[in-house]
Amino acid sequence: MNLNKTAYYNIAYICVISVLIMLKEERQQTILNEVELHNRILLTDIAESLDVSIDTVRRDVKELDANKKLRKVHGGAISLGFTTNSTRNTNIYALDQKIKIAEKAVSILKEGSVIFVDGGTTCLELARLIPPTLELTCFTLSLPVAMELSSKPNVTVIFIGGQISKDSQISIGANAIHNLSEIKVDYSFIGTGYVDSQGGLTEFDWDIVQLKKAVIKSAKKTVLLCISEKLNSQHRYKTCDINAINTMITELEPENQLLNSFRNHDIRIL
Amino acid sequence: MNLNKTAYYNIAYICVISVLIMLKEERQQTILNEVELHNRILLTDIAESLDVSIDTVRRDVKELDANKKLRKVHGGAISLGFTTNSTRNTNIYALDQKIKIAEKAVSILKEGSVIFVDGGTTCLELARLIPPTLELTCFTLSLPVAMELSSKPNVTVIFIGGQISKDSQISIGANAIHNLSEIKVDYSFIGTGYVDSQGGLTEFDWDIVQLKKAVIKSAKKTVLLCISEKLNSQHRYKTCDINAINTMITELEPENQLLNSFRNHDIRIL
DNA sequence: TGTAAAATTGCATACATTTGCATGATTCTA
DNA sequence: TAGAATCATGCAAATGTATGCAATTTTACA
Repeated sequence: MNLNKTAYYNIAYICVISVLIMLKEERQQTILNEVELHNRILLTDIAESLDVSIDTVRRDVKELDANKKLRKVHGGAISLGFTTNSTRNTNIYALDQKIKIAEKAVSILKEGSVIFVDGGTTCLELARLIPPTLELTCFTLSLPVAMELSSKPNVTVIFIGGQISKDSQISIGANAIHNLSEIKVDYSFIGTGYVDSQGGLTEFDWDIVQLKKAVIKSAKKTVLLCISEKLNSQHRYKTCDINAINTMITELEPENQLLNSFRNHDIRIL
Repeated sequence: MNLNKTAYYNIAYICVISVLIMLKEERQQTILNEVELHNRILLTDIAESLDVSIDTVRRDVKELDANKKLRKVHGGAISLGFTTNSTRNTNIYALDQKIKIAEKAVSILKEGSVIFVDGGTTCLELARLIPPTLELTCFTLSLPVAMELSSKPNVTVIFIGGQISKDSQISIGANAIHNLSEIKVDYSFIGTGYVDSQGGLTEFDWDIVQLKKAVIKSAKKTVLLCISEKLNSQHRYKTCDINAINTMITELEPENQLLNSFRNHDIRIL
């Protein structure tokens, strides 16, 4: 798992112009500034940089918390924006980005296409964004995707049956794989747990890998939907090389530097 | 403010290099992030990447689970996005009666049974009321039923694939019927559009009739779930004679006079 | 300007939380 | 069914918190 550890070893220079006698209000403003700037502070850090006792800082932070200016936590304080932005207002992580991806994916759909739509929240967004006028035949393994697609008047939905995985609410197992072997779709839209330009597409789960292999085999062209946060991460089991992907869609501009390592492969980047 | 004192502005640059001290909230946020991103995580992976002990991660995940932010599983955690896809429709007609029927139906389930659950709101209630401790293997054609069943920890769900009917969100067509022909379950719980002691089970829709015939054929015993309002009604296409039903469950007391016309058939009435 | 009330601050103390480790129980897996 | 992995639990050390108190500063008001 690639957690980008370095991001958290953030060397924070807290440079404070401290006045010999600082009013309580000034001090609190300084604390707020620090919190907004770094999203989080430690009480001990603040006490040291403002040269007051930890108790004073604690009282200040307590007061600011009571006034809803920040959120006090054990040992420190964190910005309100930090929590309200990153805790799930909606249930789906990075929904905006996924919608952006789904919009691009929808744009390559043609009238009358026969496609496969994978499970996962990004593919679910794709299903949501299919315009009601578009006529399609969609295969899927995912219960939520099938539910969503079945509300589209001009989409024929075919569910690939099999044992339902409780985790991901998709069909898995030999039966599903066998059923997949009997179809051939124009486009297959898939997600992945992890993707790396060298290591290809990888997953946490062996069963899922078997399934995705079958999906890729049953498609003329495979489109990978993947938010940029997953780029350059790998896990245990390999689904396919990056070459097996015909089109890769992220929420980034196609020119973005983060995508450079994928350019020398034969992939269309959207 | 005292001017004399302000004259002594002591400009002190205090530069603090803060080493990684991650607040609990930040850590939990990071864990949530990982879960949402990859749908599932391993405690060991998280512990390693955050450089804390496995115990700490376990406690965090436990807490997040208690707060309904994710679901803890053995060895890791999975995203709620998948499991809490609430299919809870608010307006189910005659819900009370259907719950009563479903309760009776649940009472005849035995540990380890292999059953089929039909679509429709009554069968959906049955799916809801299956106790979490009961171990079952359930076949179904219905997307909502499959979603509901997939939240039951001890139920193995197998979805019979096929083209999805937009009206009823169930698999229909030749493929579904063929798949049904290859299974044999202990009990099949079915609904019906219309039922009459003489005319048997009938439907408005020819496709549905074909499907139900296949369902009945694939079951050792067939249990009909039916609210009393449907008794003594008929329609165009016939699914089966009333004799094909082994057990009939309504919301009424078994002794109720409305059920009299069904008594001379070989049906158990609950 | 003088004085009393109120607020602020740092300190000491007792209490609470967090964390990693050790242990044995439980669950998974081959 | 045995061995490995994971889990629950209790414990101790470190860290953070609440509280009362006294010294000091600020404010209110005559």
